[in-house]
Amino acid sequence: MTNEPNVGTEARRPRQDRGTASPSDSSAPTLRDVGARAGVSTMTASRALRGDASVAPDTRQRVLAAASDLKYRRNELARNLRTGGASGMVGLVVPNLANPFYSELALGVETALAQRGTKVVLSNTGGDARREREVVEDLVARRMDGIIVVPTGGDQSHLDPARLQDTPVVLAALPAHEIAVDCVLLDDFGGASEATASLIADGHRRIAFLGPPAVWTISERLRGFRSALNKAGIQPDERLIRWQQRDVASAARVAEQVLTLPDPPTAFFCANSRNTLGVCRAVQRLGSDAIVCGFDDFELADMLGISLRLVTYRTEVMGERAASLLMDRVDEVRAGAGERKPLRQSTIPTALTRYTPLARRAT
Amino acid sequence: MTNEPNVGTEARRPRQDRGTASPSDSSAPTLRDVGARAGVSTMTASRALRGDASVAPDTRQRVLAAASDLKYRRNELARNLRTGGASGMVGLVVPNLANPFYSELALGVETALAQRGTKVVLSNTGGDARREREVVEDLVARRMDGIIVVPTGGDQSHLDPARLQDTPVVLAALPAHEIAVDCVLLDDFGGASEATASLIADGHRRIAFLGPPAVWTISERLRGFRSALNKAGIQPDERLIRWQQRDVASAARVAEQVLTLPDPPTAFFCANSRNTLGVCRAVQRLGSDAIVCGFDDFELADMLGISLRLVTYRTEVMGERAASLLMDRVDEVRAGAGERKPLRQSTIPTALTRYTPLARRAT
DNA sequence: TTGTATGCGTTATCAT
DNA sequence: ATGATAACGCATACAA
Repeated sequence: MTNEPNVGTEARRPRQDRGTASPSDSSAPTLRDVGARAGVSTMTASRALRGDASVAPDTRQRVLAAASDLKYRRNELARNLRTGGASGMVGLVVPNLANPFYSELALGVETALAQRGTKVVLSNTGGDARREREVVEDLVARRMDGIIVVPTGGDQSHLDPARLQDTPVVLAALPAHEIAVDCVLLDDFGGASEATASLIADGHRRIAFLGPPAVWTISERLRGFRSALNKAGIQPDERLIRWQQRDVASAARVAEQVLTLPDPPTAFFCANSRNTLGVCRAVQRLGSDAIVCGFDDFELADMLGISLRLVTYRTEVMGERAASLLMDRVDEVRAGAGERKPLRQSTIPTALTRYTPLARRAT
Repeated sequence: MTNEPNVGTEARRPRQDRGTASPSDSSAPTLRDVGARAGVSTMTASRALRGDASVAPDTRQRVLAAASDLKYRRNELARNLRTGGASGMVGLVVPNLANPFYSELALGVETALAQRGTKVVLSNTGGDARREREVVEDLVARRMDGIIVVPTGGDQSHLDPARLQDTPVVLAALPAHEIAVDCVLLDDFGGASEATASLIADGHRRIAFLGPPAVWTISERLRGFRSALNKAGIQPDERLIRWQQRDVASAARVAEQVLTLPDPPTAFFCANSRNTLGVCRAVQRLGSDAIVCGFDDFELADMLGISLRLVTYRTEVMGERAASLLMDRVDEVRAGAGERKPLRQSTIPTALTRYTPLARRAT
């Protein structure tokens, strides 16, 4: 060996020989190692492992054996780099995974994407808008094929694909605000209006509305509530419309106030489950026979000892749909610079579910 | 330009010039594009964006401006390939994200890892052991820095790091079986025994045990139950020990059977929340005054209208701990081929929480 | 059928 | 302070 500048492929190879490397070697074996052990070139090893037809059967066998011996696994990250292709990963950004809404959404996304062999990279923002921005930046830097976001905060400009290297983005649960992205929404308006209509159909005329401070989804529910009343020619009593309750305790307090008015409501429509629970508590405490109706299902709804009708929906379906919309865009991008299909907005239907308490002290 | 074989760097460059590329160009800008636009080499661009000190201030400014103009983001995947470094991603494999136990665990993992800038790649197995194997293989191929698994099924051989290119693995909720991995467990034995002891302290002597078919965690709880009885010199009545109930309905049925025995128990210890709920239902239906105690917290435990004492714990802490154990191993591997620390097994403590129903029909 | 040369986007290294 | 070159692990294009 002379000191000439690098000439020839094997000569300049700085990597240690792995064909006979000790098993405790810490770095993973590469195609080159497999090829060396099988006595073929890196390319032949690559082809054999990919199942390329132009590899002699016995060669393939030797390569497969070598790969198996070395416990070789293709480095998909390197592969994706070379094929200029998709990373096979999608980012999912949610405010709080401990909330069943988001975890069920995540499950739906995972289920739909797993069928395509695409992985989900999870990010929890804790409802912090700044963190959401950072996280999305990071996901783009990691070359996600697309990103699904349940947005926090009003400004969505950081979610605009135009600013994100054209990474497709899909919004879930909230509509897009001044950015060109697809989104999946719940039928907040329809669900609320249907539920309210069912109360009206049962003869209720004085119906209270309790909810948390109005973000978009809540105001849609209030709009649905008003719409149903309006359609029935009922003038809502504004004193019965209360939307400052963030937790069960304050909802219960407000419900008790409302129930002790001179002319109390005969039914409640609650815009989220915390308000529903608060109202249930108040109704039980006061022994009221007001009917409780609310948005959002919750576990044990049949064990509260009180009749309940709830606007329910399948959150996983929302996740699946979001994944589907996203992958359509991903495929579109990968197909080339052709025309983009128009923006899509998908609405997940709701249903009205009635829960009846089980019999008590049956004798 | 002659037709000589490739000579020189710029001459062989097949890539289109991006310095003035149209903004609708679909592929992401690279360091070369940034360098070209700033009038410097790729390396200088790289150094400037990394914050390398050996870059002239005004050069840095030009590079930063160019990067900003092009909306450049470093390709972290390519970077990791070159630096031979960690992918900055960890796999998380759980049976069912819709189960709060797993989603809270996931939240804990995400929270702990986010602080290190490590991302979580999620996989849901649906409790399918075959899928678990596939998923883990895939995660290794995608070069996760480590993998956290809540294992399904008895055989864990596919989770052995020795078979996974030495990818560190941590088990959560279940102990390792014949594989060399760290794990995080819940104090099933301690929690159950403490809860049972509290019933005994209250004077209960006939205590029923209801649970689902015994996997490891459930048999630990049964063992804790028996241990507490034993310690108090109480001989358990085997007819009151029932562990075939997978759902609320069957648990309720069995609880009713037990309650209508000639000599019914005065208290129940339930090994999971479905059995707890079933027992609550039975107790309510029959108007029994038996005390209900159970393992696992659940929402609305304070709204069932029945006194409850539950073995509770913080699932996110388990996730955080799993992440911590895993990253210790990851750092260990990256530090070199030195000695490995001995295996660790971490136990998450439980607490006994009492829920009292709210007052009813207060006047 | 198999191998060689080259490049994906980045950085380590050595030159200048 | 900046640039040229090679390499990370893999795959495309072309040669043999």
